Amino acid sequence: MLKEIEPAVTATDESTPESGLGTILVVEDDPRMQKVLRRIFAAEHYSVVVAGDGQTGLDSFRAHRPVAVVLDLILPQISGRELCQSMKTISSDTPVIVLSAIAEVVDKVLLLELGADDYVTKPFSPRELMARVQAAIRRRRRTAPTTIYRFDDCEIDFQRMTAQRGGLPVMLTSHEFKLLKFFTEHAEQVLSRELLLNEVWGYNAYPTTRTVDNQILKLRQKLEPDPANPRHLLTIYGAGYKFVP
Amino acid sequence: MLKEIEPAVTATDESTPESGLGTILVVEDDPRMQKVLRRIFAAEHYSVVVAGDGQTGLDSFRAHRPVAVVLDLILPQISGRELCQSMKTISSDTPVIVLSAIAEVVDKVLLLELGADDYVTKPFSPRELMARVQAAIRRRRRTAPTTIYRFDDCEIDFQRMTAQRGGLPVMLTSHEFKLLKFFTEHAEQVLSRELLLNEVWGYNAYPTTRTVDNQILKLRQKLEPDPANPRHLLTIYGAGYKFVP
DNA sequence: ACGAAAATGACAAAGTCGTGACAATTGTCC
DNA sequence: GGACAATTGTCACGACTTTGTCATTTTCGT
Repeated sequence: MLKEIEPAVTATDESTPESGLGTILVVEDDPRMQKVLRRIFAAEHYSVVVAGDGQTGLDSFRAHRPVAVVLDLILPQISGRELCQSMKTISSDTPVIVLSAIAEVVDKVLLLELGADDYVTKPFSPRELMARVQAAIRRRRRTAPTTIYRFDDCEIDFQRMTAQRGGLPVMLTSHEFKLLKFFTEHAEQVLSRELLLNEVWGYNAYPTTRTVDNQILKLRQKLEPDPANPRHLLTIYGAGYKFVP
Repeated sequence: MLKEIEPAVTATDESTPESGLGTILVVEDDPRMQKVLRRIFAAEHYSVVVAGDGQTGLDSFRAHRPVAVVLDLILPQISGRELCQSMKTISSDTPVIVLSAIAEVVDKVLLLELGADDYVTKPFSPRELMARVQAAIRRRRRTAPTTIYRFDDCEIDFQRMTAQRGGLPVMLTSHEFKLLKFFTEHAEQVLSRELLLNEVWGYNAYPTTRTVDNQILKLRQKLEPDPANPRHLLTIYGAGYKFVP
């Protein structure tokens, strides 16, 4: 296992604009190849972080939490194999696509042992590499599906901004989603109105305290079996609210 | 980028019978080599179109939509590199196999920059070349099996930039295709206007603009059964848009 | 230079959220 | 237990924000 140096991150970040599609980590020592790879992914609107060696690669992996890793096995210092295993230990469901020269014998079993998800032999068409990477990302999304939050007979998908209660769709506004998300992330904790206003509404806004109550009301009406006697969005008299799944 | 002369096509077509397996475009200046290559592919029942220089090659590429291109990098007038890139711009997933003399240093990175899919060094065995070409074609089929995207009664072919709704052709502009493609690639996800402007338009900042809405409007008018009550291109109030197939 | 496509701006329409009033509930003190 | 104050629940209205849509201008490819 590699040394555990905390994110000092000296990776060649080079300001690929944050895109929302996520970051792809490229670990590759050849500068020209770096450039090629960066262009390929940047063209499809991914953010790209490039690391030239294994240690930086691992640091970048920690720091950026990429949606996928493209890894050249031939690396100086730390072997790509070691790096691959380390990354899989940290986050096993981040797909790793291995690059290998056509000359090298592609040992599929070895790749599997490393935990690699796919491989592409050089030379490859950018199109093919992109397709492989996207396929891997999609596959992972299917395997470890979105963050669906469940409680009682409710299902909330914060990513898709959809909600169901008893199988029937429930419409929630974006503010309601935000508030509910904050509650789910801080379940069982008593949250004051002031805190909620700061965290969910944003610090600059300072509406009347009735605002929070109103949103709570809406959420109860939409999600509680009996809105008058809430079982999940509880009032803590004199303190605030508490969410219990 | 090369001049965009429309299919005047002066390529040495020489009546290779149409075969059903598709056409292979050979770009090669040496007449003797032309003959050899033609024979190789004709023997395997491909149609063959030969071009002697870059410009004719590009014209032929447009006109014949080959299933693969065999390209000698050493070309008069237009460099093979330029040609390769141009073809990739037009149809990025048509495989290109590069021929190079054994004397030349095979620069894999360069090939990648060009977007080439594979290379074969001269002298080569016909068998090997054929294998490489067929492998590339197969790979493309696997990678991009069918680019036709279906939802509801719509069929979108992003490769050919054509669309149908209920069997009837629908005309979409290039921006509309781009936007729709982005939506299909990120179905079910809520995409903010800002993100869309960044990813589809390539803007950096977002001024107050109705641009996105306008394109959404157009797409709805062209693809939704009832544009006023969209079923696929949904508005998420306060957040953006979401595409559900 | 022409025509199609895209961006812009104005306005209307729709939806959301905050506000305040008032009722209901809870807690506290007697 | 009862009275009072403090806190919270609930509702409706209006202001504000966001979005739909159209007309117009600008851009861009040919």
